Amino acid sequence: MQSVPSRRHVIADDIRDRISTGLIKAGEYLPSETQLASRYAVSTTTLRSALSVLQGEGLVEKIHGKGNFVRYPPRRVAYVGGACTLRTESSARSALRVSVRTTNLQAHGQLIDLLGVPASSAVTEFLCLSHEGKSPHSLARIYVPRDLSPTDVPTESRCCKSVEETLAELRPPLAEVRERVCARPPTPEEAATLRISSALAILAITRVASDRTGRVVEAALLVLPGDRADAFFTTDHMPHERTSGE
Amino acid sequence: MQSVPSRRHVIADDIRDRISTGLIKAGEYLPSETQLASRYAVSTTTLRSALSVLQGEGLVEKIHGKGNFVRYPPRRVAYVGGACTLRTESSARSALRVSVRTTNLQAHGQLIDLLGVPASSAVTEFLCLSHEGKSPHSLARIYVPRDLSPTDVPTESRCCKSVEETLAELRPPLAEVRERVCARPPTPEEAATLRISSALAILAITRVASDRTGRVVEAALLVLPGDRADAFFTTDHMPHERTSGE
DNA sequence: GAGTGGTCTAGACCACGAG
DNA sequence: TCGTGGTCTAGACCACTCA
Repeated sequence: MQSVPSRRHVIADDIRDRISTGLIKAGEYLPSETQLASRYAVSTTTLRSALSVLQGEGLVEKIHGKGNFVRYPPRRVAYVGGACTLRTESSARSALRVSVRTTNLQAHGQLIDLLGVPASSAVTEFLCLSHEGKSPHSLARIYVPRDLSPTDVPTESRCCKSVEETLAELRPPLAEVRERVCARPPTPEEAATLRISSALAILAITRVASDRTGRVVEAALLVLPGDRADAFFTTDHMPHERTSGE
Repeated sequence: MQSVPSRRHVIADDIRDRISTGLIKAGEYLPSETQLASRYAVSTTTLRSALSVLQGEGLVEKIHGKGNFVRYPPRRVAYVGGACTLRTESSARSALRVSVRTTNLQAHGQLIDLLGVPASSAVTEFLCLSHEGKSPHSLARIYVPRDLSPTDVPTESRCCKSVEETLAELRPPLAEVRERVCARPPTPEEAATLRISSALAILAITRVASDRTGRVVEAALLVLPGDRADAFFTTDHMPHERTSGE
């Protein structure tokens, strides 16, 4: 496609090969950018631009002041539409660890529309940050009207489920879950929190769940780094023949 | 969040303001990068880095040899899960124009799994490229087993629907549509085709539709630029009370 | 303080688009 | 051919991490 392949892509390809062939192992730091630049005989600018390609692919994580870290093979997480839980693809490996910060606040801006509540009404925010090993993995902000919010949410747990399960147990049965999915670059705050480059795409899911009366019982803003998450949705066009399970 | 805001963000913010306040109008070219660099008293490198922020937001489209073009306000397109059609949010404005290239090929790689057909079996590919005005908008590759593929697909049409409708009329009624959604940077080919930077996130949707017998009648690989498309999914948890409409 | 990445400069040279 | 953006250089200086 490119008649004159740019040096940064040549270098990126080379480093990618070294990683995929195991010459550089996951969890290790690459040589410093200065060293790599001289090894490839390019300027630091060009070398950094090569690394940014790998960063955009999620292969490498930069940590300011420490180095360029080869990430563990992205364990993709499956977000299942409608189910309101994350599910790790290979639960055999180290589970995600989730920390939760609970905040009481008043509905404002976008929240008013999402939850369908009056402005300034009481809302509880659950800020969930999940980690995979030492690397931040994903971010969720879950909003629940105060009168529906549980009081004893654990602030830390080993697996995403337990937090969301706690929420699930305490809310009325859901009737409908609507999800809006978009791909965008992370905001600077999100990039800093998740320690990803602003070049890496994220999957932003806005989820609104309502009960049988049509009342919105939960709104969630999920931020899943694109290299580590897929979302799956199934639409059934045989409503009268569907089996009971799901 | 940043104690020392970087110049590129300051510049990006300023240009963004000029665009959003109408000081620079959609469809116009920005001054050349050299001019902008001297106006902001920064190096061309820094200025380009500022523009790349706006490019990542989809506000600006770079065209090599011509300039930096202020894109029309992204008209977001809604992809509705399960429906197998794109729907423009404001059909009042100029409709999307879709060109289709039909190719006969043999199933290979990923296609074999998606379609559930033997290797090298006959498959028809519909390569759909939609345009919004002069800018490429989105890309779809639709694969149909040869024996189900229609023969008279128009190669160009005014609206996405007509192509997909043609396909829809000729295939058996769908029973289930499964969709996998992920966010990733575009491949170099996709970036070139859609004339977007490789920094702009895309929404990649893999759709597999099967009929009542479980046979896969269509697989589609959709590439929707993140700044111009959202995907919506609705999950109904009241299977026995659902109304017939949708 | 030593070493790392982050930002930025002031250019050079190449590739593309249009006349 | 001219003006545009694309790539790259060889540094400088700042911010962060860790000992």
